[in-house]
Amino acid sequence: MLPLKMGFREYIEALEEERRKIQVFPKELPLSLELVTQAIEGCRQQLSGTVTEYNLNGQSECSEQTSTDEGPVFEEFIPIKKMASQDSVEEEEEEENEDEVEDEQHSHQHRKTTSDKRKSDWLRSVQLWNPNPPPTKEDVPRKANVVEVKRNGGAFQPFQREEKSGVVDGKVNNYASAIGKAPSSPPVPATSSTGPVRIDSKKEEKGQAQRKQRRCWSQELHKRFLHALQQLGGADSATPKQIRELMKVDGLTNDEVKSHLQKFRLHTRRSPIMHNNASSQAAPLFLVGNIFVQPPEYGAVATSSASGGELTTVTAPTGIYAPVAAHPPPVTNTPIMKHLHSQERPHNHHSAQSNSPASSSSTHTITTTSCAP
DNA sequence: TTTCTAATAT
DNA sequence: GATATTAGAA
Repeated sequence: MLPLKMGFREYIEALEEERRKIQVFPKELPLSLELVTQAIEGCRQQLSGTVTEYNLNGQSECSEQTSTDEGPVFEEFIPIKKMASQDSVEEEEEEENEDEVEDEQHSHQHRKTTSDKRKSDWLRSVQLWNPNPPPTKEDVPRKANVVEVKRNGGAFQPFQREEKSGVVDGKVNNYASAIGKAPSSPPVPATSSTGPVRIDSKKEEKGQAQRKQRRCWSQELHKRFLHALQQLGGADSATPKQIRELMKVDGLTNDEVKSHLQKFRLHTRRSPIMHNNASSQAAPLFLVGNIFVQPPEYGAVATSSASGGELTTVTAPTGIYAPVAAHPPPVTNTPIMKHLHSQERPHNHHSAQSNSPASSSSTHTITTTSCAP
């Protein structure tokens, strides 16, 4: 195991070389770094113990290498921003590069590319950035892992992640984490020396804090919303605050609810459901995915039990506010979704708006948007 | 370029 | 709390 004394120096150098490599990924290989460092130390001690003239390797010697037990220290100034970009151990170069980049950005400021560039830069810095909104379909499940790194700015606050709110009703553990944890934490003072900071400072300079990250109204979340809504007697009578309270979603803010409510009302207004006397002839059809479906329990939307009962909202996987179709087109799998989405116009049937959701279980059947179309 | 949606301002 | 505006994304 031990190298011959002859080879100690080479060995140490090799180790240092190794360490340099590892340093590039301090985050991924924290232990390796430490191990190698320790190994180097050990070798040096041995070497110095026997052969006293090993100074020559001076170069690396003390440079970045603190003294003995620096394992932890190292982590302190691990330049995260570097991490993914390039290898060089020299920080100066790094800095220069950055400056250059930024200059360039300045000069081309108005270009869209700027933001892109920055973003990509940022992405690179933070490595595992997940623009959480596009969770494909099963909205939340894995969001937990990433927990709005971005919004924290500092990027590192991974400690409290999920865990806590995990289960609100026993059924919704996923969104809870998505929603719950880092939801409305302030835009971060940019104190930390981690990657994002640089960008932040550039981006908004001293302006107002960066825009809050969009909350993704996952299906679950929207279900809760609807649930609360129905408990409160409908969108028109419910207030954001009440809704929020009923939703019991950790970290959900009034503003978010308010905004969502606004959108909701807008939609319901725009695509009023005709629940006239006449319409009783046929139950409305819900748009699910690409097809219209007739829910077994028509009008059940508002009937669910108040207490964490099952929500009978019909949701479309594709995530769209699916207005109840008065006259469903020939059921085909044509891309109606998109259209409905944007210009759903169920023939201006005088908005029978007086919907008293509470009683009539107004069929505002709305489906959740899964953030990522 | 337009549209949607969430955030923010009023 | 309601509504209007803004901003980011698709």
